[in-house]
Amino acid sequence: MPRFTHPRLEDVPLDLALHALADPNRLGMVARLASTEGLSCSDAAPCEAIPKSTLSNHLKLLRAAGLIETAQAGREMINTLRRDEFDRRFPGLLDAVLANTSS
Amino acid sequence: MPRFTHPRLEDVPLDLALHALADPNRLGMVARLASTEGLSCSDAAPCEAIPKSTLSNHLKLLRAAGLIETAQAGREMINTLRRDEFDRRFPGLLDAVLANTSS
DNA sequence: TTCAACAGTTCAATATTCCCGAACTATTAA
DNA sequence: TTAATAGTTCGGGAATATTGAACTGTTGAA
Repeated sequence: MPRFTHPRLEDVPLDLALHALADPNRLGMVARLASTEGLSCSDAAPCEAIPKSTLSNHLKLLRAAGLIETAQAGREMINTLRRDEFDRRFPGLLDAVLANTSS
Repeated sequence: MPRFTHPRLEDVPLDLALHALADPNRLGMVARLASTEGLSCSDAAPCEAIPKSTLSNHLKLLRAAGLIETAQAGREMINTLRRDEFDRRFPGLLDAVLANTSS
């Protein structure tokens, strides 16, 4: 069973966080997660077409950037945004990014 | 002589802008440019060690992301931040990023 | 005028990173 | 048990990034 490692936010450098957000698919996932309580990997996917290994890698990257945490629930993995922690680490950043996702 | 193309900001997608910022060297350059009127390429460099071809590529990428504009002045190229235009395109984004550069 | 030095770009080869199919692990339901 | 489901990991090809070398254009000096 996969046991995930979630970084402490103070160990996440800004450029890693920006890199995680600098991809349309990941950005779409973050936007989705921002408006829900928690989503399985496949439900977090931005579209049907994306292969699941790619999806898994995107989520791993979001985890490494401190943006999401993943918990196992049965055979699903539930992903949630680490909103408060991320906001404390990078004040205003996620708000600014999300506010610009629809343009 | 190099004649640069500067994109219209409305043609710059968010992920390209984030990608441009998601690199320590480029981020450092943007931060520098944010606190000056205009800098030659070599003066904009974040450190001595970076090769000039690499530097040139970083600046090209920043140009493509609508973050800077470059004008020839003698044998130098003067780079300036397209602050107002960028802010109009992505409100609050650059502020949020710059506010987090020193952590 | 040349000529040399300078600021930066472009090119091409190497190095790095990313993507995704295939194989695998773990969990649940039958 | 077995089959189906949900997702991870691995490995190789595709795409990007880095950088030395050669080049373009500009300036100042002889």
